[in-house]
This record gives sequence, structure tokens and C-alpha cells, in this order.
Amino acid sequence: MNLLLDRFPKDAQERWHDHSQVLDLDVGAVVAAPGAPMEHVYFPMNCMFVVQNQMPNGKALGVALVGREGVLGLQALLGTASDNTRAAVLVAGRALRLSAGALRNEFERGGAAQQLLLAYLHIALTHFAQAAFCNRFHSLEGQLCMRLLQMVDMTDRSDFQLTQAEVAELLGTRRETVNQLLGELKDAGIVASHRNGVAVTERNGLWRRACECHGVLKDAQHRLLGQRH
Amino acid sequence: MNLLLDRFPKDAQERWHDHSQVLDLDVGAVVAAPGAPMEHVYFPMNCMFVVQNQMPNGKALGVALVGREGVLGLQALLGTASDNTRAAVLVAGRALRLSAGALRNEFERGGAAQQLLLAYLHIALTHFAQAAFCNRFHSLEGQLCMRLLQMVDMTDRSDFQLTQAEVAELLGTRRETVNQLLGELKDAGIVASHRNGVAVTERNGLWRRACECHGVLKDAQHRLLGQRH
DNA sequence: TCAACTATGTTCGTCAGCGAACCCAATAAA
DNA sequence: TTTATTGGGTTCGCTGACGAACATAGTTGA
Repeated sequence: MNLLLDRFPKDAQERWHDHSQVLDLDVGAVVAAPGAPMEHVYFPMNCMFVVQNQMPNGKALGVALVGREGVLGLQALLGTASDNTRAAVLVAGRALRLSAGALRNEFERGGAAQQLLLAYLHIALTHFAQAAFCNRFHSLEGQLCMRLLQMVDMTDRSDFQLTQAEVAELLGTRRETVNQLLGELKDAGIVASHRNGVAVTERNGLWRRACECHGVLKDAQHRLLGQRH
Repeated sequence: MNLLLDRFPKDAQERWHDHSQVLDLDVGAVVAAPGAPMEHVYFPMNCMFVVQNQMPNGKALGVALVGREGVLGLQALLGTASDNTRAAVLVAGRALRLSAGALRNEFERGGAAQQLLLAYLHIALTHFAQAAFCNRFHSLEGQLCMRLLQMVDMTDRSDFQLTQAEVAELLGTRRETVNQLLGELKDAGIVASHRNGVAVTERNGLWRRACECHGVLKDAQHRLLGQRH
């Protein structure tokens, strides 16, 4: 059910069996917080996570979205130290949760599993670097459309339960600005927004207004993991 | 001479001996380009690199500085595929260049060397995520001061050979804006700028105007690698 | 059913940084 | 020396996004 998990060798998946559970996650659930070492990693099955960089003062910025083509929490591989990463559920659904220890053991065996994890670290680096670029050069409209597009493509849903304030935190902007932007998209017939939710009605319109990062990240996914067009 | 290299086990360093050379690098030399897989990694001894995210259209943004406390090019570990990373020499000097193959072999042995490389990957992720945050929230003045401060701290020099256009490319802005900002810093007696160069005259002034990222990145370095004050 | 809360809409002034179009000084090349 | 090139300095108008201060509408619960 998770495209990345499926690519791991069968024997690795079997070894993980006793160290993993399928969880049902609600919107807003926090699965990683600044200062708390990761004890699990999460393979989204049909849900989605936001990875944020959150500073001590509380300000946060979304730096990547993780859906069924990825995994959340590879920091667990990199040592025990914590960082400023925060992660929360953006789209409710199921995810497979695996203990950091089991992941680490598999990694240390080397082989295909290690390769795959390293490749996904490359993806993570690419996402973060692209987020930097995007925040420097791209308009908030472009960013909003790009993120919505990612959400649609990564979940095959078009209706999302999230408030304008949550979108604002994803983009690192004010709720007022999000309201403004969503208003324009609504006028253009691209989204419909009800209380506590946004529904994408015309994916193409989003695509036209989204910044180039959408394509860049899709390409990277394809190039580094050889999956999805 | 390189703080990270020093921390590798002696036997690893010996194994690397035949696969590495000390190079003298000039300002502007390009050691990594988008689309070209990394064949070496570089441990700066007294020089410094900029890591940029460069898009196909040429626009680029600096996402990290690498000095004698780090290493450039760990993508070489993550697979053969290339990404949008560009890296160039920002401060001239010496660096130890190691073949990607030798690094990879050492990594696959596991043990302390692997741990250290993974920890440094964590640093790289932190730098990138922080760059995203910084470009979203911090003024260009704050960013410029932060980068200059990093340059001073990472090289123990205070005079840098770089044009305003190069600084502009580091920050992802226009040369005119850099001119503006440097003018203000000059008026405040914090830097002196001659043709083709910027000299920091009052480090404290920089520190006062630098954005919080300076401290964040220093902390991360300390926390994740346990080195430097 | 009235109050408290949560979420959405809207407006107005302000400003950092952009884009474009310049001129001038220093250096390198002829 | 004269010319060409490279780098520094400045100006003006514009605009995306911020900050603050609101008004309104659903929703929960006492």
C-alpha cells in the first residue's frame, strides 16, 4: 500500500513484521516534535504528513509533504540527536509505523534496503533544498497551488479537511493571506472551500498556477527512486 | 586540518590515503554541477564552499556553506543519480579531495565512520531546512550578516575576495540589493568593501544584525557532532 | 437559547525587495 | 595610451506580502 515500502526486499519486510503496526491517524496528530528523538518511522498508506521546521519561538514552515510514495522520520537513522523537525498528519488515514531500532538494524545489514534508504535520504535533501529555493523565489500563490497539487497527486483525494490557519502554517504565512489566495482560486473555479475544508475541483487550474517545484520534485522522485512518472 | 576528517577513525584515514589528494583551490572553481554525479568529496582545510540549488534556467540559491568543520558532496553516498546541486569555492585555500568510491567503501564497513557520515548527513538536512525557513522569514540584511558571520567563523579570516554579484547569487537576490545592504554595513563601520572584496571590520556588528540562523546552525553542529564550543 | 468559541471574510496603510535603466571607476587588453 | 570589460554605485516606480484592526457566520455547550 506504500510505494516505497513495497520496494524493500521481501525478507526485510518480513523481519519488520513484528516491529510494525498499522495505525489510523487523525488530522493534526503530531508524530514528531522538536527536541524529541524519533522512535518510529511512518510509511503512509493513504494518509499524508507535513514535515515542518519549527523554531523554538513557535514559528514553523512546511518543508516537505510525505505521502504513500515516501517515508517519514529517516532522521531516526542518522543518530539519536533531535532537531527542529516537527511532523503532523495533514490528511487522515492509515500508516505503517515501524520502530526506529528495526529500521536501523536493517540499514546496518547493508544491501538493497540500505541503498533504498540512502536514495530516500537523497529525496529528502532535494525536498528541503527545493523548499529553500521555492521560499526565496516563488509567489505564495504558486506555492499554495503546488502544495495542493501535491496533496491531490499523493492521495488521490480532492477534498481536504484543513483550516486556513493550517494552510498558513504550511506555507509560513498569515491566515489572512491564505484567505485572499483561496478566494482567488475559488473565483477561478479551481477550488471550493467550505468551513474546515478545501476541495479541489479543477486540477488543471492548479497545475497552471503552481510553481515549477511541482515538476522538480516529481522528477527527483522519478530519477532518484525510479518510480512514478 | 579538517575538524570532521580528524574525527574519523585512524584506520579509515589510512585507508583513504591512497585515494585522496590535497588540492589548492581558487575562488570560483566549480566542484559540483547540476546533472553531474559527484566523483569526489571535499574536506575543506582552510577554504570554503558554497552549496547552491541551481535550477535548469540558471537561477541559483545558496543553501549551505561548508568550511573546515564539514565535508562537501555526501550525495556521493546516496546513489549515483545527480541532482540540482552546484558547489563552488567561495574562499580560496586547500581541501582534501577523496574519491567517492573510497568513501562509499568505508561507509559500507559500518562502524564509527558510518555513524559520523550519517551524523553529517543530519547536519546537511538541518542546513537545508534552515535555509528554507530563513528565506521565508528573514530579511536579506539578516541573511547577509549571517552568511558573512559564518564565513568569518569558519575560516578565521576577515577579508574575502568576492564580488557583489557573487554575494547576490549566494543570497538569491540582485546585485543592486547587495550593494544597498553593503553600503549600510559600511556606513555602520561593520565592513569595508573594496573592489572585488569585502572585509569584516567589526564582527560584533555583524552578529547583532545577523538572523537567528547563525545560532541555530552552530547549535546543530554542536549537538549533532559534539564539536566546537 | 444565549454565550463562548472557532473559523472565515475584508480593509487599509506600510515596506522590503524587485525590475529596469542608468553612470562612473578600476582594471585588463590592444 | 586608448579602448573594452568588469565591477561598483544610484535612482524611480511598482507590487506582494505583512501587520493590525475589524466584521460575520457557523458550532459547541452551559
